[in-house]
Amino acid sequence: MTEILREIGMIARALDSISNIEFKELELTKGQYLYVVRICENPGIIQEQLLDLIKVDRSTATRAIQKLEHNGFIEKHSDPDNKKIKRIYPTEKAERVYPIIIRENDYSNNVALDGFSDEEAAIVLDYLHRIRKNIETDWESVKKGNKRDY
Amino acid sequence: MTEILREIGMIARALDSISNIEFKELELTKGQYLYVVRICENPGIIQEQLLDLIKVDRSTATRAIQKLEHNGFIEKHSDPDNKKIKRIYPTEKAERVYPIIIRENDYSNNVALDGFSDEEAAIVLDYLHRIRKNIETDWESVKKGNKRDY
DNA sequence: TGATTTTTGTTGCATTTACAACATAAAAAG
DNA sequence: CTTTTTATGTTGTAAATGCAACAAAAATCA
Repeated sequence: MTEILREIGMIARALDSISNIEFKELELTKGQYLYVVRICENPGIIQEQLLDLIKVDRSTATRAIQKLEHNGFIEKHSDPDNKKIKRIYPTEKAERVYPIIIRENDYSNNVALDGFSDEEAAIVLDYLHRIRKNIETDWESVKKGNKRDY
Repeated sequence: MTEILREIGMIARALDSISNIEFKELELTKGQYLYVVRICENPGIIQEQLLDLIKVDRSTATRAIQKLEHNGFIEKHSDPDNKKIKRIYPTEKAERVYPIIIRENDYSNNVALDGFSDEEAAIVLDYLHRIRKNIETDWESVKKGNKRDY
């Protein structure tokens, strides 16, 4: 009964594909919208926390952030108290595209939940949240090199 | 309220990341397990149907299938009645890895649904199926070049 | 304190991904 | 029956992705 994994994969790829196409006109290439929204909502966030919000490899995050900085969407500032970390802040350019991204995401959300009652929508959010919490433990472990037994 | 999109994205990326790491030892590189399972379950399927089961770009599917063929996991046969299509079949090698993939996916499924009652698990599957049906219409439309109004 | 482990971040390399543009066969329209 | 449209598949190019290996600062340990 691996059905839910397949459904989730199909939904995620379809939604991501749609967003990537629609955000081209914002000068955002593949996947970058993910970072922009999180940075706008968490100004001063560091890369390691950001990557955990998205579930992406550390090196992928490094390069996505480098590109966003190069294109003027974000700024990185060294923390005076901790030389190891770099805090990431949105620029005005990011703040301008943020509401557009949210509007698109909200629209997709409504399409996805078409035919759902408010109650059902609340339940599915709760369930997905629980699934995510369940799976992120394994993700962190496997990414660290641990093996799962099955 | 774009929460469900984010949860789905996180879950999908985490699960895919885990699977890709775990299937390296099967000589399957990134994403290939997706194709292998569908081809094993639908021998004779054509690329266009396959890509719709996965929600991936046509060119991506072409190259993934080329690689699977090159590595001996699948075979492509021209259809005698329709010169346009090529039917894809699993080889013995694919049949050998298939149960291993399923076992891993089942395990991840169980991890994901930890703490869910049977009833809740049934509900979440139903909801995800509905969400997928809702979103795939837009995906097909946007991929064809149509614009969404929002 | 000094040694060791963990956290955070970057780069080298190989690979996947996908938009565009194309090709050809089949189906539909006229 | 010819023309047009749709379905199916491939390649060129550019870009993202991620593992492995590394570096350095911070935190933990002994």
